[in-house]
Amino acid sequence: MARMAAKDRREELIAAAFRVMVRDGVTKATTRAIVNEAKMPLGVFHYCFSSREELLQEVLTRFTARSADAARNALQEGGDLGLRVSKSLGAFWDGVERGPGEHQVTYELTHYALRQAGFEELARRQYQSYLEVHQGLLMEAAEAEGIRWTVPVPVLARYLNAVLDGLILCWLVDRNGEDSREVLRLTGEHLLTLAERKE
Amino acid sequence: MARMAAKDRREELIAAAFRVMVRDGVTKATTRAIVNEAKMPLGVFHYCFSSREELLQEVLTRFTARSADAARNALQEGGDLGLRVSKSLGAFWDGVERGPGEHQVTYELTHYALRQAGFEELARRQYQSYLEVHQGLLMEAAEAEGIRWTVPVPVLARYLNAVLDGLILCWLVDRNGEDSREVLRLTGEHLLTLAERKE
DNA sequence: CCGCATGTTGGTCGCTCGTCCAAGACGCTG
DNA sequence: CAGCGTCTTGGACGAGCGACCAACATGCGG
Repeated sequence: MARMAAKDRREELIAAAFRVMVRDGVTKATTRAIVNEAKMPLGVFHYCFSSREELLQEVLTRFTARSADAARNALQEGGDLGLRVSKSLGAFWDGVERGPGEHQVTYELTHYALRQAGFEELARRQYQSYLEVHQGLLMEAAEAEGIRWTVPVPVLARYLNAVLDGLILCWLVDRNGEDSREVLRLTGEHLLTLAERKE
Repeated sequence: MARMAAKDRREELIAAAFRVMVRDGVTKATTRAIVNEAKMPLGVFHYCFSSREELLQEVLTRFTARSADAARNALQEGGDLGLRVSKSLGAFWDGVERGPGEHQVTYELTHYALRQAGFEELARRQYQSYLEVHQGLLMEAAEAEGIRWTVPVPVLARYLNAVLDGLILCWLVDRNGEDSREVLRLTGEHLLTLAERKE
């Protein structure tokens, strides 16, 4: 095998773990499956990571950041608030339908973390991050449109996060994209009724 | 060990698996952990079940039925539609906070089923069941109150299911019951705006 | 009372897993 | 060129897993 800095190998292993998890699920992402995906001998693993858990921690934080980015990037500009909201939700949903595995893994990791001693904090940070992103987007939109929300932003962020999370989960199971988009539309309309012009 | 019909032993093993899963998670519910919980020798397991998967199927369908019952039982009667909705959502949430582990296992089982070849159908039935329960409750409420929903009931059911599912998931992680109940209140109010008096 | 279906038991097989290690190869620095 | 830190590799380990089985116990129907 070509000589490579341990740091670089770590990155490749994380990327490989990423692919294995999306393809086969978190539980199937064994040390052997990961090094196999990365085309490396098994011994490499514990030269780069002190344990499998260490890699999982790394992967979890990166998935969290990725999801947050995905939500942020879905934000669409231009038009009035209504158009803006519906376009943003639509863009977010396009991302979901384009790469469902990624979201699926995110949930799997959350549940894994909730059960693993010492990982609870990571799960908490994960959802803390989601809520913060939603709060940020809501406040941004409010500022840009000159409105304010008639409901506390943290509550609104939790509501938005819940709808999206629950909707994705349901869609992962039954793949009913039509009704899912209808729910999204409904939620968007609801959001509009919670905005009032700033005097 | 006292002599017992295989049928009865199956039930006890299922109950034991139930307890192990709620306490330690689905992945920890090994054949050994389950027979240990049931205080039976290991050999019993494959005398009562042809495989661990067979037991998991059984457990999954029972969890599904249990969740559906929990939702149905949360339905509160009396008062106008507004009171009815908010009391029902509140009762449902009380159940969640009283026994979080049960819901947690439900999610774990869903994700397990989504990854396990031949189990996808069970996950689909699980969410099909949830959606049907919500549809039923919505139609029941509409009939009793003499209103009709301005949004197709399947969409509304999916919306309700998504909010509850997503909210529970978020709460399982950060245990913020206060904001969660606020979201519930918000959702209840939203529901009311989607009902119109039947002419 | 015998025979047979049914239930019980402890041990064992083969496999996969995370982890560890010894021995060697590489390549920079002095 | 010698020395040394860094990296590479294949194999081995002990533990835990699902599954299986042979031998034995029980109790009911004839």
